[in-house]
Amino acid sequence: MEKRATIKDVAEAAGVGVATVSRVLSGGSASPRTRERVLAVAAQLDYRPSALGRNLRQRRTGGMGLLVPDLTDTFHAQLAEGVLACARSAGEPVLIGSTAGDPEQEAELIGMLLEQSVDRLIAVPTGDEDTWAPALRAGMTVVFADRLPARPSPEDDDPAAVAVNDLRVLDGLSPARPAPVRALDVPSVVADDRAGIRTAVRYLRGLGHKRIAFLGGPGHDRRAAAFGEAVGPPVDEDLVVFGTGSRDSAYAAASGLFQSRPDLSAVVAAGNVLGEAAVLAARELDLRVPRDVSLVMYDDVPWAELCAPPLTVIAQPGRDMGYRAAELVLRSGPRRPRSVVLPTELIIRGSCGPRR
Amino acid sequence: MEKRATIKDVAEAAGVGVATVSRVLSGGSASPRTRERVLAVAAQLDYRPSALGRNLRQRRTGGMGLLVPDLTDTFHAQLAEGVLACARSAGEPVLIGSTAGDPEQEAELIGMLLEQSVDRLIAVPTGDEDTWAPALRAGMTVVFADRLPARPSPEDDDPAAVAVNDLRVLDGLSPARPAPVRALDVPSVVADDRAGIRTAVRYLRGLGHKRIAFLGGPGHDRRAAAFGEAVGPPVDEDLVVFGTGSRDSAYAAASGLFQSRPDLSAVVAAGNVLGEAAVLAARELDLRVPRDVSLVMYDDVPWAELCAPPLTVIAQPGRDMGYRAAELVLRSGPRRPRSVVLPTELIIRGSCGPRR
DNA sequence: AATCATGATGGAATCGTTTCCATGGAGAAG
DNA sequence: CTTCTCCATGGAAACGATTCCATCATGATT
Repeated sequence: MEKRATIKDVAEAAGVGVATVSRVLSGGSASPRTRERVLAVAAQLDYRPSALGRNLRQRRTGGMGLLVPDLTDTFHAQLAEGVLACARSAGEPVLIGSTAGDPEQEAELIGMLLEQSVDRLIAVPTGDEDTWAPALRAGMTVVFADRLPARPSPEDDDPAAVAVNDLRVLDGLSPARPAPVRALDVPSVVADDRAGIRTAVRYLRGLGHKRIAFLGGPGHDRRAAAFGEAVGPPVDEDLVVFGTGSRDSAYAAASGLFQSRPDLSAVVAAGNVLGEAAVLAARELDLRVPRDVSLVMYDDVPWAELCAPPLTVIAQPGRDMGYRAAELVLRSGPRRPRSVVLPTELIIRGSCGPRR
Repeated sequence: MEKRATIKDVAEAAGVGVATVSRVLSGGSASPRTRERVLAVAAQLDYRPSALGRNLRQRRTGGMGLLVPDLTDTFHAQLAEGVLACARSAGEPVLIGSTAGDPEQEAELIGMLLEQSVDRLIAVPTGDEDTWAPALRAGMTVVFADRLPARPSPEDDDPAAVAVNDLRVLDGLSPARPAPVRALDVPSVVADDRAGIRTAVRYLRGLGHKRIAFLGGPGHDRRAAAFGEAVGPPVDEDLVVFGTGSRDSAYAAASGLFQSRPDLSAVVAAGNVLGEAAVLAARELDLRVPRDVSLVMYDDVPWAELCAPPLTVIAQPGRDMGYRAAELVLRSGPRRPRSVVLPTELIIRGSCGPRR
């Protein structure tokens, strides 16, 4: 275990000041002669600047944070791979956290990133805008991917709560009541959910399906809204069900849906975990796909093709989304685009058939 | 964007010295009276110690690194979830990197972690022992998961290379020739590959299969060896093929295997990506599973059950492996166990049948 | 030849924390 | 009453980089 050379060692060995070494290494101005000698000495000593000193001085940790609900959801894994690919090519480290779809854990992880002074963050958000307010207020550059945070629950505008806040302000110890931070102002990279869902619904309609169900999870509000829009009013609310994020709850939701509404003939699953659950639940209930029920799943994952039958999917470019999000968060210029919307594609395989 | 309170602010507001604040917050000795006041003030100022200062002072970044070949490999995603779960409950950050099965990228990521002064690392290694020497020599606490690095290629013991090294030592600028670092001394968490493979081979033998092939990827040497042992000599070398890690190469390897050896009747795939490739290749070649060819796949992944037919698998506890590895790397006591071997389980579904 | 502009250079401050060490006071033991 | 011990406490020195600023040399301009 050998200890690493510091900038001081390099400076001494090269007979120059530390400031000069720093300038040479970070591309500042220096005479060719000095530059050459410093570089030579640095190479000989195998000097690598410590991120620790730099971070402290600049009061920020380089790299970026990445928060996803669950890596075993293949789509999130694809997205993460995209982020990692971009970060790798930029030489930036990535701090990752998995929120398990729980706003509380998400808030904790945000706190941890704040403590680490990570000021760039890519997130597939789970909590609502209130969960994200601390991060934004702290000046983090946030990019949302795949989804946007929901609007906060109204209880926080409760007059009583305001009163409490005001009292604490008068106390002089608590920070002033924060200005509301709109997550809407945060750039994002999402798929064109409206078009994706609309295409899927039209496709199913074209096959003769009338009673189409929607199976969603946390964060799929946009897709649910798009679904409602696509099927058009009146929306049969019983045909729109949600799981809470775990595989178990997805299965329960799918199974409950099939049992409570035997009249449905097609299902749109808003994510691959939900699609998986739908296939399992249908099989358990002896519903055959696509004879008894047609299925369209969000996310094109490698195993969709291996399924029996191969699943018709709404593909969204997970890896690209991650890569683009990482690019956005790295080049956080002022003329940053508000949000990037990537196209989806309906890939027809074998899980949809005509209405029986 | 409000700036965070520092320890100095807390000290001033509480009327004590910074040393006292630090002690109170990190559990040192202090009078109850002072402790109470410091805690109260810290809470009121919403003070959170910056990891930056602490890291620099302690010359180490907290948390741990995690290096996996590919997150879209569901097994690695499970493993990563295990690591994240343990890290979360310990409140430690995780720096993640994906190596794409490329030793060079792995070496780069190790360098990046070194630069960040991350001194704890969990890795599903891709490169050989030489790739890992720098990390170990720098004093990193490394835990390997799922696999161990291969022995280095012999060219590095080339006398010429030694001579060059010696010259550089005489030069007085290069570090002394490093003592060889055996990856064998590094703790690890792996599945009981020998038992897993043996069970699978015996099962296939029991179904009457004689010509059993092995389909592996990078890092599957142990499994390949276990396979050779299980089928017993003489091993038909043509029945043992390897892909390079990507899905394309896995598909090519599987397809090539089926085409070059139409006489084989069963395949053991050493990982889920390879199993996926085997299913696709078989389908493309109109080989039916399990009628024409039986398949056992390493890794129990959620989609194995959705496959047509559902895949018989050698299950290994990916999430547990990650969790245990994280525990090991965090409690790096001297009486750390050398290595943890977790059991595998053969889960029989529908992808194996009697020899046709 | 004197003055000015330019650019290279190094010393020192700084970032926020932990930790070493000296100091002071209180209580115990003599 | 004295001395000794122990503990709480705060000042200051690290940690390793970046960056401000003053200095100095060189070459150009008047």
